[in-house]
Amino acid sequence: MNTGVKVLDKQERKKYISEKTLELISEKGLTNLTMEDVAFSCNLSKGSIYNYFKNKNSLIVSAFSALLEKVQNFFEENESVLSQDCAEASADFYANLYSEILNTFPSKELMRLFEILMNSTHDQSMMKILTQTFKENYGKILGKFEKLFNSKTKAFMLQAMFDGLVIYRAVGIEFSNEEIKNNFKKMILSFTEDNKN
Amino acid sequence: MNTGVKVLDKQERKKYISEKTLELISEKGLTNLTMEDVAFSCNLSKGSIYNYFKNKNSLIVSAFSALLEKVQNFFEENESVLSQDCAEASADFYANLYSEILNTFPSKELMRLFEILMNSTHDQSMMKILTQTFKENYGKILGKFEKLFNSKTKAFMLQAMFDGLVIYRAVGIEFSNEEIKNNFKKMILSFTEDNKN
Amino acid sequence: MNTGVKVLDKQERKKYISEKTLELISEKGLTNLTMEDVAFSCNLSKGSIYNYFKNKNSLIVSAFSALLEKVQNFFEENESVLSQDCAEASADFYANLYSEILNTFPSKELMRLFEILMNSTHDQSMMKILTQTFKENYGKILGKFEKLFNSKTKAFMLQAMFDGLVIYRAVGIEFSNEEIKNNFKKMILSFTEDNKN
Amino acid sequence: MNTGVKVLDKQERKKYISEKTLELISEKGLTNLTMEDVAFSCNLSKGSIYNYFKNKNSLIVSAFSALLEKVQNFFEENESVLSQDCAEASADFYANLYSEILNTFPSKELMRLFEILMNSTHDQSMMKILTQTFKENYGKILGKFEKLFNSKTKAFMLQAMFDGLVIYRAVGIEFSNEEIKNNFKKMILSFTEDNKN
DNA sequence: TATGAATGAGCCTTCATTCAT
DNA sequence: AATGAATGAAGGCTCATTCAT
Repeated sequence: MNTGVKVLDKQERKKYISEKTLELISEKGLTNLTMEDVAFSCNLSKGSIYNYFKNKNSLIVSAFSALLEKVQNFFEENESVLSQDCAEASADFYANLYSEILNTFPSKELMRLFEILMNSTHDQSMMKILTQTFKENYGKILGKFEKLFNSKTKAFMLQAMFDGLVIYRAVGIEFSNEEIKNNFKKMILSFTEDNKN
Repeated sequence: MNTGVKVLDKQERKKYISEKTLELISEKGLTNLTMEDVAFSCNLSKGSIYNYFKNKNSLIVSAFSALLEKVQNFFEENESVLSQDCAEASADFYANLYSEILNTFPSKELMRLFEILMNSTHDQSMMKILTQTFKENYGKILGKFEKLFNSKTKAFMLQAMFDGLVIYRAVGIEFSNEEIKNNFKKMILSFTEDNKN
Repeated sequence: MNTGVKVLDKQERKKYISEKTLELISEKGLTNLTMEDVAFSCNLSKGSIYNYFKNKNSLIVSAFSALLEKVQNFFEENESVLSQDCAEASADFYANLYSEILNTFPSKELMRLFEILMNSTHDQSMMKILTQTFKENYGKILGKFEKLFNSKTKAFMLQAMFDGLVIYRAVGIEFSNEEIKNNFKKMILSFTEDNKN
Repeated sequence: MNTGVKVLDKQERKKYISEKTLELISEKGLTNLTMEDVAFSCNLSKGSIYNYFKNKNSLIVSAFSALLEKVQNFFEENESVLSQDCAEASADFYANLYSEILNTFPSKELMRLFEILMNSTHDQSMMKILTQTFKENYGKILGKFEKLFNSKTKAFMLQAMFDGLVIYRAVGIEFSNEEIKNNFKKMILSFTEDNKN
């Protein structure tokens, strides 16, 4: 029995299904997502999905985690350069980063994250596990800003602005990236100023 | 036949049903809302709802509009005092206003607005009408900021931050209102600085 | 609104569905009974059944009650003659009655009663309501014997024998009615003897 | 190749699986029994069960046989003392035996026997083989009473009473063992009286 | 023989919508 | 306008059984 290998396989397939599910959610939304869709897009039968996930909810949770991981990676990859010590340079750097992400990361995908979160508001157990996962991952993303601003609240506010813009864009509101970038910088600077004192 | 009166009646009842629907959506979310729920909470039969709304979607659109109107009124009422001319005073005023609203307006309710929006992402025709309504109403709210900042983008960004925070709070993230208010002010000031030049 | 009439209608239809269900259970058994079967045999759509019964279980409970009522009526009708005061005559009377019932009442139908009971053994909530109903109805049937024998236990034992025979017969075991009747009488007499003392 | 041994092994494992299945049926009932349950409780994979049994039904038949055998052994063990020749002593002996069995043999287990039987009522082929097995085994048990009473019917009736009581008890009806025993004796005596003539 | 992933038919249940009254 | 019974499509989930390894 080579269970070591088999377990890995199973894990990989769960991941595969989760990612396919994510795509489907982006396409059709949570409510319209059916297990049949998932099965079909994975070239599996409906019953097979249930060999990997207990039910639809746990599949969604898994897809949600995969999405958050993706978002986090996206932030980290682009950020890996280095943290700056000069406030001006930092502001410049992050303003560029965020406007870049806002520009390139599929808005709809990030928006899904909130769609999933919101839809779960009415299901205690789902909500609990999703917000848990959400906080953990966003915590990591916010870490950098927390250090930069020396304030958790400010970090939240900046990220909230970013997320808000993501949603606006996802629902079809348009704005100039250049302006966004400049204002990001302005804001970051104003938030870092306190640190000097 | 006093049809004039009757037409009015019908409008009023549509309004009534929309508001009841809104309450229900706040309670149970969009997905769990059934026409039976609506009928019951309006003391009507299921079939009767269809005398007022063509189908579930148009009921939701109507509820969505009612919600937006409510939000707008809420902003306007609190704002009606007067617009300030001194930048410092304006920043103070709006920081107070927003943190007040963030604090008192039921987060979940405002969050619903986005839940509805997001859920509709996958339904072209719904999306079209909802974003239309959304833009119109938010346009009015943003008007003040646009004037203050002399920039549409800045106005959007401030509002986006506000909405992002609403969502964060709705999913259970907590932060101090005092800090939020101070940072709001800081940000508004940094955004208005340009105007001086 | 003539609700009085309508409510009656609804009650009658529930009854009708319950009875159709009973027939189906007799034909196909509990496990093989599908809501589709029920709907079809009632000339209704599947969804309509759910306008009358919350779920399959409550339909089964209703059918069970209907069956018990039927059994009870069967006993009572045949018994209505009068209760005898002479022991010999009583024994004669009841022996005749029981062998008659055993002979004419569809064994399979009575057996269903136990099939339903047994299948519910693993579902606490079902079990509770079914045994409750069962005890109430059998209590009425047993009442006569309790009086005759002046003993609850004896009444149970006689009825248990009857039910056991019903099951035996339902699973294909055959025996002579004449002998059964004679032995019934013998047994009843032996059970009543004590009372003389 | 020592196939002789292997065949024995296979037989033994079938027996083992049947017994485990029996336990599971007692726990969860027939309807809720899944092949997965069986496999798990045998420390086997689902597929492996099918190396021993053609399908679920034949597994159930096997478990049913195992149960009947168990019942029979139970009766025989307790009975092995010897058969009495004095009617009074016989009655005493059997009354004790039956009330003892009724008391100690897990009611639910015996009840399962009838549950299995009844559930099979709707499956011709199952029914045929199960009733066959049932008759054979009960035939052996009834043998003693047949001799004692000199009547097959009386034997059936006594056993039917016993089985009925088993079911009553399994569904939660309670009665005093002492009374049961006394009445058993009374009944046996009344049934043996004829033989004197 | 053992495994366990894959299958697919089947069932219960929900719910928006219609329509006769 | 109001009613509410009827509809039927759709979806989540289960499970006996098969089969490649």
